[in-house]
Amino acid sequence: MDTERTASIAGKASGEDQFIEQFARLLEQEGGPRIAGRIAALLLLSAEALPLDEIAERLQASKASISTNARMLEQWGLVERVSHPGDRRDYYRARSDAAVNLLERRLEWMRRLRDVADAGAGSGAAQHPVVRERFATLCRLHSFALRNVERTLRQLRKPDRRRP
Amino acid sequence: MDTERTASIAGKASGEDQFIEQFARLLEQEGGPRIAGRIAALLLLSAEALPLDEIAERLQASKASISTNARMLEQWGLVERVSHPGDRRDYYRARSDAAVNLLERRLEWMRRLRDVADAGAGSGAAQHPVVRERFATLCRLHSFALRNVERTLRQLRKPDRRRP
DNA sequence: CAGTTCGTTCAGGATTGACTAAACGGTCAA
DNA sequence: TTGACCGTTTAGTCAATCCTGAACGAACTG
Repeated sequence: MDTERTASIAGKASGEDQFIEQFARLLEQEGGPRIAGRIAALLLLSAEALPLDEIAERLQASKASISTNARMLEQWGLVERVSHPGDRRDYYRARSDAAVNLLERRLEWMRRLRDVADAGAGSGAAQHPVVRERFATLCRLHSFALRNVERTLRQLRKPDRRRP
Repeated sequence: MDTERTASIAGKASGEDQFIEQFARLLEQEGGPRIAGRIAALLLLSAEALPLDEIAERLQASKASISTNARMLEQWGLVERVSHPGDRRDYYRARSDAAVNLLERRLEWMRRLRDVADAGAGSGAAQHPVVRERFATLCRLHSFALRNVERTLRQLRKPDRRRP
């Protein structure tokens, strides 16, 4: 028994643990703490909502850390808090539109880059044609990509509206 | 004289300094150190290539830091090192395809997420239909977005092939 | 009311990472 | 060869931040 716990500590990792770790690294690169990524990954793997203390036990982390980071994930739109009748505990589960919101975060970054490039194009140094062309490319390229992905998102979002 | 230096120290910032700072924040969120973003921004603003010591003086940072981070930016494909005849110093300038490579970095992240999601879909927990559907969405959505942007990139890259 | 059982907040501990100053190596000139 | 000039490496400091344990508050139970 207790093979899961020891597996997560030792080098050998189950398929789930492997996914948790890889996903955590990805979200870490996105700017969040590593444990937030682990929570998100665990919830993505779980069909039912999980209570806070169970998450803490499974990930070998303190309840305080889980509480803080789960609420951060809630703000990121990856996770939602649900309550079971007859149970005082808080349950967390992955949002059905988690993938969309994850992608949306990337788009938000690109929008900011586009805006910054747009503002920078009006800067004094942009008198030189070389610089001006540089900023134009930066702006145009990201606008293109943004428009494309946003269009894709709208198309995929429509079928979800059938079951509100 | 010396209004630029004092401007960057005090609160009032010129248009250039404002762009440098905003762009640096963006690249910082991408995972790099803040100074790397500042270097990249400064080079984007400069029509000619800049020598290392000039960058250091302009950004009020040590040459060591500039050296390290400029080479990192070189690996990121945002910046290239050039040498002037009759001058021993190293010059840096923004690459003409910096915007593309910047976008390419975002795509690389999305590819890794897709792959991780793909691998996770084969995990044991994916037996539940809910989880399976979740991973399928994660994978499908990002594949869609990737394909779209990659197609756009190919279209925009073709004109560049004319001058190899 | 006393006693649980939750989640959250807060102060401290430890780790990570960025930046610098100084030493180093390599290249050119006198 | 000596000296000057550049870029890089390295050791060390400083700041940020993540995580935990403990205290706290709120809600329910006996």
